[in-house]
Amino acid sequence: MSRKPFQRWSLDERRCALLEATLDSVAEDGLSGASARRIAEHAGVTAGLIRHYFGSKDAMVRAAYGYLIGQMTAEAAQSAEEGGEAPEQHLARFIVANVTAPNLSSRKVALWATFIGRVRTEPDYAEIHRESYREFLNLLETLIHPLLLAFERPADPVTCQRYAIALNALIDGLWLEGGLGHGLYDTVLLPEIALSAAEGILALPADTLRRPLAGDG
Amino acid sequence: MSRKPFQRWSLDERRCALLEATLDSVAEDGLSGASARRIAEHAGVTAGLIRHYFGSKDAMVRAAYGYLIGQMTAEAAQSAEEGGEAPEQHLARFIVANVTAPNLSSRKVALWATFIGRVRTEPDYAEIHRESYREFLNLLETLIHPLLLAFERPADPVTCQRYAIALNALIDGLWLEGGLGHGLYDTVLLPEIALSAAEGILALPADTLRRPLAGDG
DNA sequence: TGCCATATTGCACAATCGTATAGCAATAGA
DNA sequence: TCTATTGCTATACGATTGTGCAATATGGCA
Repeated sequence: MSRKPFQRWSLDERRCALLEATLDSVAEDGLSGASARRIAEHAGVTAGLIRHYFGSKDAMVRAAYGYLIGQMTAEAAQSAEEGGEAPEQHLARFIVANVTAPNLSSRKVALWATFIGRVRTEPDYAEIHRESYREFLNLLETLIHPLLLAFERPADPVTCQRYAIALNALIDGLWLEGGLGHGLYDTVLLPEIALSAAEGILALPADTLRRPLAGDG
Repeated sequence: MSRKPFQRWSLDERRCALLEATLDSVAEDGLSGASARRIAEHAGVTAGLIRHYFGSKDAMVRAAYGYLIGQMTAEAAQSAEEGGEAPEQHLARFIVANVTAPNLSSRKVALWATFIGRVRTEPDYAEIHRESYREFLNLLETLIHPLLLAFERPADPVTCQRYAIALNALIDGLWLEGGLGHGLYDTVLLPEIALSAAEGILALPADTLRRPLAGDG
């Protein structure tokens, strides 16, 4: 019997590799199928290493949820910064980014749903979720506010929050519909549907959000 | 040692009891924590009975997903039949019902999410989900079509489906937001937000959906 | 080059998993 | 009231679970 040869990685590299392996395993086999040994196999290490880096398997899975949410909110925040021109262009790009690859991904939707199922009864998951939700809502409000002002519309905080809640629901719902890919329609239609619906929700003139993106692809 | 006393129930009663126990267990402990013994304990029986009624634990959990979805679509369909008056009242009641208790329930959201996480990789779950989604979309289209006609608007199938997709996303998203209950706002606001957003998406005159429900709740 | 700190492996352990099976007991029908 | 059916319990089995611990080989540093 010969021992398995191995490399010593840096703390961050190994941690990330384990977290990615955890997400891969959860996305494929669910929380019930993602055993410590299977996750370790995904990461190319043995199960004992989990304890060394995260203390316990549950702690690693929790960390993986935080890792996933961190990636997703970072992507959302980044797509909100792009195209710093007119407010309508800003919001339009943000919306489209959320219903288009790579943000729209069946793997991410599956992971998100799997973890969301634990939010109700596990406080650690609830905390992570609540924070990310608040961040997304704030992001939307900061995009809506200048847009309302530009159209000389009331833009008090209550109004902005109401619009943000509705817009967030729309985006979440379309992201889910697209990611689940029931195959009832083509996901190429999603950006168009999302933008026209958002125009309606915000009571903006037709094509206000769609025009600035014309010819983008 | 004395054996546990027991009653012989009818096939349907025992099946439903086991399915409810499965959902209770999954909602509380997740798919990974819902073991055969724990589910049996919830149902007040011993684990061996699962094999007798469902063949295997996995088969029972799949049946529980179908059972849950069946309940939810039945409730949705029922709330669509109520108030058979003007088209706008019809749609308005349907929307409100979906963002109000008992349809809006944190337990149902948790269960839905947990199972949705398995749709991507398990064909049996995908089949159940796809069918229920198609049914919900059709339901929405049958509510939208007469409403568009009443306002002398184009109501071709493509237009109706686009509106249904957007409206479904909005309802799903608000249902999720409300059921997750992050406590950032009061869920009493949800019906108002849902109706005004729906008016916007469908490009209906303000208060078209809100007026017929004034004074209801 | 050689040594040392430690990242990593390998294994054992109790607990729990799903389920197959044998037999008890509750209930419907005679 | 007796009997036959079978719903249900009880138990055992092998596989798998998470994890604690000892041994080891690796890569940085003197």
